[in-house]
Amino acid sequence: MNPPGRNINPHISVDCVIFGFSTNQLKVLLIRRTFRDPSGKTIRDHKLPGDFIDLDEDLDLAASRTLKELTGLKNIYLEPFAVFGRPDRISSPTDIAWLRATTGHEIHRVVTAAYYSLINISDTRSEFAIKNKAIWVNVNEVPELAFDHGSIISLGLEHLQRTLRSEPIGFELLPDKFTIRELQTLYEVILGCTLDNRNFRKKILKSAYLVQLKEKQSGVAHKPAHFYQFDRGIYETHKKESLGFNI
Amino acid sequence: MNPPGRNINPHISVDCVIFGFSTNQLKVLLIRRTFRDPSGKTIRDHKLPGDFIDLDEDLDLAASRTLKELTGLKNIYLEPFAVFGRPDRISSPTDIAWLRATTGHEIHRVVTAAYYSLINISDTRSEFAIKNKAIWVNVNEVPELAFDHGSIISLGLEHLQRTLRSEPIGFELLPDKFTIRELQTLYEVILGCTLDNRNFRKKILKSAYLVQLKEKQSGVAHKPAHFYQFDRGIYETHKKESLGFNI
DNA sequence: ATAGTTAGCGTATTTTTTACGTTAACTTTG
DNA sequence: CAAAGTTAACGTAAAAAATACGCTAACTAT
Repeated sequence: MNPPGRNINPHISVDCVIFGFSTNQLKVLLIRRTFRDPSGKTIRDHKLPGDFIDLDEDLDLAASRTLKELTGLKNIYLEPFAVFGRPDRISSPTDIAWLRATTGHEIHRVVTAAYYSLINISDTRSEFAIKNKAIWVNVNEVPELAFDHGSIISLGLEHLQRTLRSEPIGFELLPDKFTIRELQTLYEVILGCTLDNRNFRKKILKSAYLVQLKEKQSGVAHKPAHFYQFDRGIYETHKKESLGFNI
Repeated sequence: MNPPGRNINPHISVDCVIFGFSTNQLKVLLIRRTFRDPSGKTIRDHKLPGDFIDLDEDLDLAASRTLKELTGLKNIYLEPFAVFGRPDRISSPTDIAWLRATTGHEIHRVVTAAYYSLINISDTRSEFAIKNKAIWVNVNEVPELAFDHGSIISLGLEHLQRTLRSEPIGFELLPDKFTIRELQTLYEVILGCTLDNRNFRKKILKSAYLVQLKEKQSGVAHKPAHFYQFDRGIYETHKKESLGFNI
């Protein structure tokens, strides 16, 4: 992660809470951390994908670089949502030893800019991540993490919930073509509630930017649903007028 | 601002967008910056109140310290809303020279956590600020500022507008006792719109946390209005049930 | 053919928002 | 000291949005 040639700024980092959605679950991408601590014991735990920024590197760029290095994906919905700067956020001997091992510096204080991003797991390119040291974990089953990464995920989830209620970002987690039912399930899982199917449909279809395709589901044991696509162009032209939507 | 005894972390700072409300205007607190640049020319401009954090100082604490040093006020509504980390945010020769003069360091890269806070200008304690190098400026008449402080204010204002629509924070800008009309004007000025007086009253009074006092205005050339107070206790107990309010 | 399942449209009811009329209570003016 | 001016404060009707359901359509599996 920190090849010798890199000039990192060891005071500032970015951490990415990368959400994905599959098998009706909201998942978050974690990186396996394996190393031998000074006492010779092998530590196996997890952390968020993140990195120190380079000297003279923009924060947003550092976040998308991290995302790209990990998933191979570009042009992904990515947004800063918080800063974490408690002086004790780096305090466990394990974390300090790991920083020493990976950076060569003795680091005790890092302020991190937290980003969240939404990606479509089924995107073939995202298999990148799995080849690496990354795993998808259900947000409700996140294990103990390094640093304060558990709190970062919690806050990221709250942010996602708030944003999902007021802006059309759910599509980012789904394949390019999706059914209304899939979209509804996504809302239900993320918001942790159930929604009336008929009212959800009415509300979401009022938005002109959801365009119905000719294509339908096939091979399902019931009436096949139409596929829909999110049209960002229509959204951009309409959003000035309305203040978005509310679920 | 940086006495010799202080141990600052020269990579990270906090900047505060401090809003106040008076004479029907939304104002922001700016600090006069006066110094002689290397060529001997005297620079006079303005910046946001802000400071480098101390080594081992929490970001939130650094922000409230800055606020207290400047206004003498404690327990003020204070919230982080963004991070600014573009590598070129410190690039003008003037800014670099000023940092050299005030910190003794050669500083080219600082990531800053931006906070916004709402204070009641008429609070006598806030006269502190004026005695110092601080001035209140109408948000619509902010001059050219140091660093990227102009952008920080713009984003802070957007954040304030969004928050004002969904959470009861307007009171923070008013005296302890205020009339409904004063509150409505505050909403109108900050949101940049006009509101129907009768509907505003209905909506805002549905919230149980606005309590009417016996006391009325006096000396006004019209029917005197009741004073109201914001009851945080009632708000805290009610907010779990409702999702706040919307203007 | 029939049963099971989800898609997708519609309608009635309740709640919220919007628009605007009217009286009340004070000061200032002639 | 009455009349005019001003803003407070309550109310009501109409429009719009949210909610709660009923029902038919279109497919597969048995």
